[in-house]
Amino acid sequence: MDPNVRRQKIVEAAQAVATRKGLSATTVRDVAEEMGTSSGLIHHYFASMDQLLAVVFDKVAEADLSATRKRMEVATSPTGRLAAYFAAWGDPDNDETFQFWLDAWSEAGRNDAVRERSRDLNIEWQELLSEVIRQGIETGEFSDTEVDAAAWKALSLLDGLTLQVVAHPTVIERGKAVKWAASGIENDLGLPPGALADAMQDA
Amino acid sequence: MDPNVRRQKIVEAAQAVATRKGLSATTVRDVAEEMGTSSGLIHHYFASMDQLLAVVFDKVAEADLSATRKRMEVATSPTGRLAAYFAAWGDPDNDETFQFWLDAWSEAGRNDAVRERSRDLNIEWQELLSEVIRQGIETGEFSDTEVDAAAWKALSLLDGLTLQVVAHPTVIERGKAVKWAASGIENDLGLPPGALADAMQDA
DNA sequence: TTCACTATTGGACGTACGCGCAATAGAGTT
DNA sequence: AACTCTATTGCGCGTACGTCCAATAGTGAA
Repeated sequence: MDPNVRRQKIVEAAQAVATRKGLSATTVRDVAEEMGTSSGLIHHYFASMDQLLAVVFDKVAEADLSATRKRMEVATSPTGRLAAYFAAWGDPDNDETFQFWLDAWSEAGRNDAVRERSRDLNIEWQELLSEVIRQGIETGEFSDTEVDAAAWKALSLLDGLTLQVVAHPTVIERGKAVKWAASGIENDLGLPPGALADAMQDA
Repeated sequence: MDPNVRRQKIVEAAQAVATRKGLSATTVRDVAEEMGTSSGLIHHYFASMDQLLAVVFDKVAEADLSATRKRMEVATSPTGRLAAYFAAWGDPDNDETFQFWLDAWSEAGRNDAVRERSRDLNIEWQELLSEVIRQGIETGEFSDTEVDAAAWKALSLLDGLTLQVVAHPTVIERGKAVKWAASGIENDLGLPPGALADAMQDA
């Protein structure tokens, strides 16, 4: 098999296993079995298991981020882009990705590489939000507020609520979580209550 | 050594190790070395390692919750009690405890026992907050709002912001995180901006 | 057809894990 | 002083991990 394809297959197999068992519980033998090959093959392509898992985490996180970016691009107004950003969190399909984040945050405290990557990606998410807020202030859709604070608050509220939805299903209804998160930033940006929810409907 | 004391010593040793390495990375041999005893001893007191770790998690989580309850009791007004609740999150001494929570949320997705315990404790934190909010509405200090939503929003905002502080030091200043979280609930409860921060100073 | 090259195999190696168990030690009772 | 009971030891068992490596298969170039 073509080396590039094989490399990709290995990453995909590792991702599938990690989705089921968690990144830190994913083993070389698991990945080999998932592919139907021998375990030695993995080390022919990846120097270590840690490196493979790092690639997997990066791939999952980047995919999520770029998918959200794409969904935001089609919106025509800052409010619309903000709604697109929020919509990503309400989608049950993203629960698996969020589980990766829960694992990363847990691991970050003790693994330098994970911490740095996790931190950088979180900052990207916050900056994506900051950008939209800045645009909205410029167009006058949002009231003039401290951009950095508003972005971190919105992201953290989304993370905190989604955390409950994903880690403890049944404790908060998914719809409520998104609605509550939207109401928080509506307040900060001077949007009328429900404005974001309406914009999410349209998209 | 007295069996009850020994049991407690084991839990304490396990807690010390888990604080350093994480709950899921804590081994029987680690705990034995921490105590300066043999590894077989642990199994004389605990049927399984999982059971010991469950006790450790419970102990840490309960201690945190009851400490916060105590700190709230001395406050005389709902606003004061709310400030005491928030103060717990700003304390760097609690970072270790919060790391336990990060581990728990990560583990909850794949371990039924952890999920149930984690969920129940999170609900207790939310109810503690709901209670104070209800009191504040009764006294007229807070504006009449949806209690459940306000409490989940406040708790989630605190969790989300603290998550960044603990998992990614340097990305958000600790003081800002608490201030931002306070501003979020001030909005929901109709408190003047800075009211909670002032009340936290007084305590 | 022969030759080089590499993708791939399959198992060995050292390590670490949870757990169980026979042996020991030490304290309290008779 | 003899006995009982249990806290404690120390090691062995089976398993699983990441890693490594000699052997093999398969493919494209000469």
